[in-house]
Amino acid sequence: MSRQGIVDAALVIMREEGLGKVTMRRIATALDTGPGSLYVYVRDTEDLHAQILDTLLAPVPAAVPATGPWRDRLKALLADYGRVLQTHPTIARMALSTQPSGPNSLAVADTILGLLAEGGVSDQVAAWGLDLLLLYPTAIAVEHGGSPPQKAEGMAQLATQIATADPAQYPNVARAGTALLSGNGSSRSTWALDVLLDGILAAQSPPV
Amino acid sequence: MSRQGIVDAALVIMREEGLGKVTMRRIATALDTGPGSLYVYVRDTEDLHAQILDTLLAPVPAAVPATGPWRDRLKALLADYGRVLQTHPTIARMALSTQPSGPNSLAVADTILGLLAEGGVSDQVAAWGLDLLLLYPTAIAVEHGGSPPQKAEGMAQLATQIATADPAQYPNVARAGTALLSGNGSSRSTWALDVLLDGILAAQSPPV
DNA sequence: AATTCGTCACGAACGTGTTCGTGGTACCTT
DNA sequence: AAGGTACCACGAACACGTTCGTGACGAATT
Repeated sequence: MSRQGIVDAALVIMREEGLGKVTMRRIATALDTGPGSLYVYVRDTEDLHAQILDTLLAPVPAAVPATGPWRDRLKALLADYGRVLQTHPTIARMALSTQPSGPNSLAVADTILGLLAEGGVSDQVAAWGLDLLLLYPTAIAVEHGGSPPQKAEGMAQLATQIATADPAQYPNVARAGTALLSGNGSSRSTWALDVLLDGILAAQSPPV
Repeated sequence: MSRQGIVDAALVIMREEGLGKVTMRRIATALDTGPGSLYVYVRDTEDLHAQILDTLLAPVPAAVPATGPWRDRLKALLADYGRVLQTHPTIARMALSTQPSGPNSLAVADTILGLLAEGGVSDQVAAWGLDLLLLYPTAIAVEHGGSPPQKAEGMAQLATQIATADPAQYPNVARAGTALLSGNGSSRSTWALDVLLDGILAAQSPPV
């Protein structure tokens, strides 16, 4: 019974029954103990999820192409990062609210910082840009990672809300119209990454 | 007993006892009924929180200055939006995962779209930039909105993790060093907004 | 060698969100 | 006016996260 043992048991359950079944009680049952016993080694469910994310992130740094422009390699890395999170929306939610921790998360961060440095971005700007770059794929994973029926329902609800918006009260929403709903998660995500990179490159001056 | 009645009761409890006490059971007790009865009018706790956020957002569009450059007015609006969310981190978490809905959220979105249009941003770019602009203040509210002791603890933990990072394994993290931790939420937020706006202005070409 | 102390596993217990079967009431139909 | 139907309030029930008091085991000290 150790922290790693708990995480391992959680990973087994996740692979066999899905993340939804990875509960403290289910893990405790698998380890043949009571739920309270886990809290000696795991602070929180969030703590446990962070640990799971870190193991999921292990193959991500290797996904960056060895050659090519730094910008393309960075976008490939972030796309892969987003792909991992889209597979597990619950973990993506956690990643939004807690700083990444663990060796593999640190490796991802290190790779991003290295690519930004390769692009001539100063350390200070890269340090602040790091959060910004990780944020968007994560948020996209949370929004578009839900179950398809739930996602479609939310989309439809939003569509009717925009369509029935009073043009007198919400003129800009009415004018933008379907542009608000255009594009899928992937196209939006790559567009957003270009926006962020352009902005970061323009912000070469030290922020402080 | 209606949807508005439930939301009103929730708001009263929130003002008197804090958002933490706004539970389905507590609301049901206040309305002298059982917890299951609320689910006729409220789909979820998330749904309820979205409704609460919408009422909190009522005064936000009025916070934008009447005069001045559009960019300053937009930044003032987003800063006020972030201020509201930082007061209620739990609601900020919800705002990250569900599309804003309700009249006041729509009014905020409309105001942002209007200011972007004033800056010469095309409708298509503004539509996609809207999400991006709302995302960062929300994420900052989630990260920096926790209770001060918890926030300090996380910061300290991250600091030691960076300080003890193996320079051979994580060279870029080691080099960036304290730059990763520099700045407070406010300075980071305004910097990020400038980055986003620069990127959006550079992305004038239609994304599709 | 005996005793004390600290650490950790255990499970009961509390409050939580959400679902569901039951029953009553009000309205609409015939 | 009488019957049927559809809606909705209710609370019991389930699974969950988390906390806490209890007890036992092992090691260090006297």
